[in-house]
Amino acid sequence: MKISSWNVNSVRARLDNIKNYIEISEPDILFLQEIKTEEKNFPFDFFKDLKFECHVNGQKAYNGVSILSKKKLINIETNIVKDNLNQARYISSDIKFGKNLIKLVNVYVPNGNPINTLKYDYKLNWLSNFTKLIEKIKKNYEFLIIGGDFNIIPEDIDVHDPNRYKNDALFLPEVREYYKKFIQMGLIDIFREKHPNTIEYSFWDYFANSFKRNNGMRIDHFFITEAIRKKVKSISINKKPRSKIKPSDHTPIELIIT
DNA sequence: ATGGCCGAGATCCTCGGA
Repeated sequence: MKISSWNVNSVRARLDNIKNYIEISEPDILFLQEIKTEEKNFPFDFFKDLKFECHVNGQKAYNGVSILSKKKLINIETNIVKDNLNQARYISSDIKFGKNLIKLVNVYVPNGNPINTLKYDYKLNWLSNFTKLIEKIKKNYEFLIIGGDFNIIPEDIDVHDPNRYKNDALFLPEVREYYKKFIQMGLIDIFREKHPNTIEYSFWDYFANSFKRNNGMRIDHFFITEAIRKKVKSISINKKPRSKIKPSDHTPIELIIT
């Protein structure tokens, strides 16, 4: 089973690219972030034609997450992270996998820039509440997969110019502390574990030929539990979609479990 | 040290992104 996670930077502006990706890469489950639409305007029929059922936590213009699946999903939950702004950043579901039940969590963590503003406070607060929720979920689910845009650069190796980002909301120590908390909790950054020394990125901004110059960062992640780790066949970042016409600024990360 | 570039949504500009 292939599970992909992709911040698409508007689902409606990205239909051709998403369809092309689905046809070539053939994910069974696709986590989308930044769909930038309300559920009532989500292209359900477009994805139904591609054999996906869609579950959507949307809002107008900003944020928004959805799970697309070729397999039946149960127990869909949205916005269960305590969030004083009530933004659409969380959707989860359960799926039967053999004799196990896997919890799938799709997340879009706030960006938090610029620092020294309410946006940064919101990010820290949101991460704190999200971490508490994951601690609770982890007690009930041995098989847990958390994927999404975490807006956290884990280490120097994960960004093209660490010095330039040392005061950035994606790289400040108190933000990276939440990455470490996930690890301490027993969750595994499966990309980094399988590729301990590889420099690979999941995001390149639209400015200044960033993609061509490979000025990117690794901020999209899959965290998994030990029980899932034993089932992992591969984990990779697929750079292709970022090279297309009218791309998202992020590219998909792909997890295969057997 | 600064500004690049996109998308959405309501006006020909702002906000948000990272």
